[in-house]
Amino acid sequence: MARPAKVSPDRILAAAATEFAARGYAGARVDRIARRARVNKAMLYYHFGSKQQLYRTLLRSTFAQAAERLRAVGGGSHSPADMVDAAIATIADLAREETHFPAIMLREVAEGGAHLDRETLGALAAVPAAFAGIVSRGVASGAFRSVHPMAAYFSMLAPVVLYMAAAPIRRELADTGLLDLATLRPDDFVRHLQDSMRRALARDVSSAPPQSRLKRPTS
Amino acid sequence: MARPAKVSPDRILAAAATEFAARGYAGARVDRIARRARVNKAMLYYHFGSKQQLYRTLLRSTFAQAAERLRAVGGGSHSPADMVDAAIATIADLAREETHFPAIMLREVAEGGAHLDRETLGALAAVPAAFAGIVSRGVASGAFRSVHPMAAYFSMLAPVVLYMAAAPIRRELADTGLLDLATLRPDDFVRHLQDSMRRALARDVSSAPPQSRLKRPTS
DNA sequence: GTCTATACTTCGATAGAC
DNA sequence: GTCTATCGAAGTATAGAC
Repeated sequence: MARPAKVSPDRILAAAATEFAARGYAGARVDRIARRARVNKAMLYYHFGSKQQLYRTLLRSTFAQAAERLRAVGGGSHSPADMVDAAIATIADLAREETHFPAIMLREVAEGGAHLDRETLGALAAVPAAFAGIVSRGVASGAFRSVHPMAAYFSMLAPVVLYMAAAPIRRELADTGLLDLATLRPDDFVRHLQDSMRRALARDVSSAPPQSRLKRPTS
Repeated sequence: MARPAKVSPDRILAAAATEFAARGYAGARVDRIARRARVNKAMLYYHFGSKQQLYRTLLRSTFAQAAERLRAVGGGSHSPADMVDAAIATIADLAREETHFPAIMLREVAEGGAHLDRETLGALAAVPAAFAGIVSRGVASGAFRSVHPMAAYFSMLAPVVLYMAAAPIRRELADTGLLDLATLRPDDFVRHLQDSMRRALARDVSSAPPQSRLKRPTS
């Protein structure tokens, strides 16, 4: 949820995104969400019924958004390698716009989907499915070496999501002087990952085009 | 914490590892930890003082173990590429032995280190530091292309940890028929990642030795 | 749709006997 | 070191007026 929002349900969802991302399902407080959304707590229950339903609604929309963006990338007419570049940039962009996305994804994996119903699990499953489609076609067309699409999915998504989610702890570590990560800027990291994935997936070396301008980091 | 344990504090730590990994700091219940450790709750407080101190103790030992294993890998006399192979296998092995490690790592990143004191943060920082050392030397010696060591760290650790932590949700997705990930076995994934990292880091293609037998997945 | 007040429950932590 | 009993805080949720 980007920033403001006019209507109550939207403001509540935005506040919930911040709270659940920062504290997790169990650590999140309904009172804090209500206060941040500037609505009465009873209003929150009026619209969403329970903390759990609010959480599921948020996650469905978050996962659906990620899956939709990846499907859009896969629907284009670019080369498989360019699509993977674009997929990485897309996930990074999503993480920048919806800052709750990385932490929520990590938490839900760690949680084992404990709070999710079947429908929300389905929304989550659509994310790897969308990316796997891109890789499968690349393998089938001979553009990529023979890799398991799900292995490629984890190799791509995990670094982006973990790196983006680690922003707070990076600051913490920098402030206390324990480790300096300031020299690795987000855009540099995205480019590194794009280069690495290109090399990792290329069928053979000479066939790996140096790079495309298709979709590089934005901000 | 591997399996049983004779003494109370060890049993408590083992139980805490399971509980905190599965439910997170806020979701963990002191009563459940005590019951699982087969000790009285008062005993737990006698040994660890508070839920927070117990958590920090667990995390310090977990992170210290990971860092120590990576330092051991970096201390050998193998080629940088073989060391990276070994580092990946080492983290995967650690995740198999200490099954709480992946989830706890993901959760703490998402949490932004909220419950950690300076000492525990230092233990966490030692993990990337150990791996970065390996990569730095590889870059300096010309074995690797010029990459930011921290970028390589995230590209290596994140897939292993996220894949391993995702085991419960993979089962969930398979059971409900939403997504079949059964065809990607852990060992296959580790090998994929080793191959990918080798290709991603190699200075140029011809210089990338096909593979070493140094340390492949164990189990 | 909106708010106040509150019922009900759970949980971290401790007192105090042995 | 170990146990029972319990306190007090915090949290989800709802009743009921407007």
